[in-house]
Amino acid sequence: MKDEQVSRRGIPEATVARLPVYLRALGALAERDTTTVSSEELAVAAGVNSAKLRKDLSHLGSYGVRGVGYDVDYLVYQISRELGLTQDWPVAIVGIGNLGHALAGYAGFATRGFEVVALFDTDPRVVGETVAGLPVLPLDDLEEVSARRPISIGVVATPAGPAQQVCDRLVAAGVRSVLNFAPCVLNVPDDVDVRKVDLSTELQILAFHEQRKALASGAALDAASLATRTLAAGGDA
Amino acid sequence: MKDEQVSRRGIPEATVARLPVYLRALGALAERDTTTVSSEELAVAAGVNSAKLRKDLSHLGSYGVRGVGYDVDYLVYQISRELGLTQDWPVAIVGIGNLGHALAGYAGFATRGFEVVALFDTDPRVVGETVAGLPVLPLDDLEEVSARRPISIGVVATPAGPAQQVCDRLVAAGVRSVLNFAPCVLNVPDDVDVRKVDLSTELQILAFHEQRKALASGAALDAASLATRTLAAGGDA
DNA sequence: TAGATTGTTAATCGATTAACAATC
DNA sequence: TAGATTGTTAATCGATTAACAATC
Repeated sequence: MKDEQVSRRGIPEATVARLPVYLRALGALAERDTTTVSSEELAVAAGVNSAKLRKDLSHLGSYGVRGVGYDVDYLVYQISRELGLTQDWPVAIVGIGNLGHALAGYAGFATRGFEVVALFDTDPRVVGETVAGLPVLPLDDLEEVSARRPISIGVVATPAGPAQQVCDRLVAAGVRSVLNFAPCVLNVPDDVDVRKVDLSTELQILAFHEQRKALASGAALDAASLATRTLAAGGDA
Repeated sequence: MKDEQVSRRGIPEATVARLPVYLRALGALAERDTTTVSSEELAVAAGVNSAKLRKDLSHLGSYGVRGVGYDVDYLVYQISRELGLTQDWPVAIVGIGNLGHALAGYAGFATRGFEVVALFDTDPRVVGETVAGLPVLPLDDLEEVSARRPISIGVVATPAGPAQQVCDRLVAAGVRSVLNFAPCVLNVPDDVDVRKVDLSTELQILAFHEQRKALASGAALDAASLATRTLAAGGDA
């Protein structure tokens, strides 16, 4: 009993980050009317190794049946519950530029679990517009709006300049989870979670590997041409 | 000499993922005309611990001066070189919907290191439009365009449905680095890198922690009310 | 029972971090 | 030289994975 409690609480961060991937793969299986899935099949669909998948799921409890596999619907429910998706989290987006527009219209929010409840901007040319069925409000309304209906997740889609200030206001208004699209580090109190989505970081990581591949094939070419030259010289110089 | 080569090649993946963050922090310092920075200062700006920062930088070489710190410009150059940003990588974006529009216009691409060279879509209503100064081409032009000018990085900004097919075509056209915004797993050969940017995964991870906080404060409230009741009962029941 | 597949163990690997000798 | 800060060591921690006993 104590053990169970302990394991229930301490789900490794790496496991939490993979649960959404499993959930998506299970959703696709459910749509194809698959009722049961083995760890091996689900692992392939999610792009992970099956031992890792079983270890991850074991942190949630024993929801599989030996010799049979996992019931798709039941596992969807258990993962959803663990991730907190059996309730709707109210989301506010600050910064309705190109990206904010795209985010407001993103179907991913419509997925069970989230509801966009408010859009904010400071630009008078944007305030008052209707985006994805919601009016864009002046940022100065943030405190009033959040007092009336608490915001669980704040999305920062502003430029880097005002991002920290916007974040501070969100936190002051009671937001304890922030999704940051601005290209900068946000400083927040310990009880606030920030996750960062950063296009240019991702591109730079790809560039690093791209360069390594170019160097590797360049080195291979060098080795090949060296071998050719060595052969042409007819020796083992 | 051999040791140096070995350490040069094997930069840990976790370190590579942080180099862009250091680069950004250094850029901000350079703008404020800071010429020298200590590992402690830079670590704070980047939001990491200074031992980790020094360890990360040590994988690139010995670019600091004991007792003094790091020269900002020199470190910017060394990290840029390591990440492969001293050349421009040609980028193509496939899928010019809301998100594709935002990506094409994103200033992050303009950052030294990347150049958007082509935009593709299949929707006849979008093809022919000019977005961020580039014409949107029919996806069927992909092979011809990439034959004329190789594409290093392909950005998949389509819905999940066609994403795998689009990815297969990119790979067949010689693309070996893919940035995937579609909410699905992409299967690629071993020599192709895929990185994934996934809004709903990030939201779900935030929801998990948000729920844990709610449960924790709920539990705290329960404990408090239990304590109150226990006190009211005047005992240690 | 025989076959299949889970849940868990234990070994391995990689990342983090405090501490400090080296050295500017 | 005295003070400051790097680069590295070594201990610790967490994540991954193969293997297999448990069990449907």
